[in-house]
Amino acid sequence: MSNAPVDSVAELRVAREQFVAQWGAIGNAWGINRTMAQIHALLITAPASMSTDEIMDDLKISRGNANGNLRELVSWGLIRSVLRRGDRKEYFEAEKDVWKMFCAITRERRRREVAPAIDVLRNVVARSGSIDAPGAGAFNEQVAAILSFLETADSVMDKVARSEQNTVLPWALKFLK
Amino acid sequence: MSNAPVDSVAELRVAREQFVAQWGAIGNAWGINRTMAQIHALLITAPASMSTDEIMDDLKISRGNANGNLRELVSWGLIRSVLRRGDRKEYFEAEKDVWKMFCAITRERRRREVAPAIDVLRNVVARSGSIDAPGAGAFNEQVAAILSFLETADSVMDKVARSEQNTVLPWALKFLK
DNA sequence: CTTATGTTTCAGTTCTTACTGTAACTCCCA
DNA sequence: TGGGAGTTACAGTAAGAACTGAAACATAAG
Repeated sequence: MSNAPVDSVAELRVAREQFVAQWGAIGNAWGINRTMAQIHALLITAPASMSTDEIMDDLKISRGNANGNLRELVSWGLIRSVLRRGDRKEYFEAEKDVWKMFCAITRERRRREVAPAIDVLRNVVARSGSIDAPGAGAFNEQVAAILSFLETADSVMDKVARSEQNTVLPWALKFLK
Repeated sequence: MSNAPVDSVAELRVAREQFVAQWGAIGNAWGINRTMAQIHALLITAPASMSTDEIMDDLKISRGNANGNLRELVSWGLIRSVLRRGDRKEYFEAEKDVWKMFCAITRERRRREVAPAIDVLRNVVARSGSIDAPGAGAFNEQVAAILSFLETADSVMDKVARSEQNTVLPWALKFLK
């Protein structure tokens, strides 16, 4: 290779590819499927909205895979589909505001993960509340304590997800000694 | 079956089994493996510390499975092993304080999930900061915004995990409009 | 109505992760 | 130093999640 001035455009492309790949790996560690995280990373850093075909091409994935994960991202509220006038194809763009991303994730995790857990615990507590056997009291109290914690966490998440601007975290930082 | 007064002891056992099974399912939805969540549920509601064999027997799982998940739970700080005098076997008991459980989980997730993500992003930002190509600025700013958010979240998690008592959540609830 | 273009579904496959059961290892005691 | 009790490691297997490719389906234009 030559010693000519490096090609900045290529450099940017590489940086972005690295970001997409590594974000996929991180998503994976977080329990989010790799492809979904990669599509998200791609769209977050895309200068313009992208079609399914462009995404398939960039990530070298199948149409079925791309389609499914795009729908999933839309259902999380992390991306939205947009139409370009005079074009029948569907294009996608990501929510780029980090705080809004965080709110969307918080909202969905609350709905999908916290709410069902609360349901289960309410059931268990209701069942065990009236049992009169050695240890029943302790069992009931323990489960009730977890339930009560989750209920509080649930409403904190609800409020955070509704809050308009990103003042919560910096402020929490100040408050916590 | 008869209409004789129900057996409260059996009722309690059933309630506990239900809790363990469903907690496993929830853990699963949260990306935690089913068995690990079940062992945790079992120990949280156990009246006394339990040995590996008792756990294997209760959950009908193999020794290898039990052993691995117990070690994992210990490494998360969610359970600890205790010795009974005059007994060579290892027994396990769970941290039952819900706030402490939460702190342990926060601490570990921070270490295992947030820290590596921050590393990756620092790398990307460093690489892309100096690129001079169309769109490089926007790319850099977008990634830097995510990084900055994660850094704030990271230090909030750190402080929460260190905080001694469960005043944070109720108080957050009050503050958030 | 027919064709072109774009989207969704799904059966089959591949890849990953969790689990079993056994064999190897460690440690304590006689 | 031999034996028994307990713990760990690991090779093989089972279960589950993600992905592919192609066919079926929808919709707009001609």
